[in-house]
Amino acid sequence: MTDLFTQQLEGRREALGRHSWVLHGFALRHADGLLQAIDAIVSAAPWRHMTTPGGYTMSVESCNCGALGWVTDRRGYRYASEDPLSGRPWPPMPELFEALALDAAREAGFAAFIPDACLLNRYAPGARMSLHQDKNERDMSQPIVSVSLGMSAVFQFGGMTRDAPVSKVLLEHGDVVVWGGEDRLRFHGIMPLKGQPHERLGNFRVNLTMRKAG
DNA sequence: CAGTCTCG
DNA sequence: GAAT
Repeated sequence: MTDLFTQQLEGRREALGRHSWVLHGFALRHADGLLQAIDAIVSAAPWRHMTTPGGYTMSVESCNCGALGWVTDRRGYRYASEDPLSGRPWPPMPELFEALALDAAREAGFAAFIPDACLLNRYAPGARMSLHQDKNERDMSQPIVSVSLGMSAVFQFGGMTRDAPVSKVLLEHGDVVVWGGEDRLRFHGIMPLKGQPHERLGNFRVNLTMRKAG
């Protein structure tokens, strides 16, 4: 179950940095399969708003699949093997997710990426993700693979400090972003969601972020 | 801590 | 740049 995506790359690749790429349309051919898998995940681990250590409620709704899931509450950020809502393990990582992560990572120059965590974030209009770094993972040599589905959103990709200049790129249904290496800890975020509903997902954008966390 | 907020 |  490999090369499912690579062989069907139709879009264009756009460099965000030396080790960061936007693979436009990379997941488009399998978007319906991804959405079906998401429905199954959410039926077991429903969308929920998480809370930051500062006490704020995040505007996105989140859940996880895979051996580990990223969670936040008053105590801080961490990876957990069980869903705090149910006490049960997160739903397993669908094979389609793994195949996509592996193919996209390879396409971006990262061989043998096997994610053990996938954070799902759902954005309604107005929802956003402030500039942040992904730094709760053990092994920073492993890349991040981020998949966009549904409504378009403006992705911000900055530098190693919060005040570094930020480039913006429109992410559309089926786009995949991969970053790692010297770009692994770059600040990034999503501007408040706006625009037209998506024909398949309506007034939502869903993002999959696949990582090697453990 | 800080994946948020708000002010200038 | 403060905040919890």
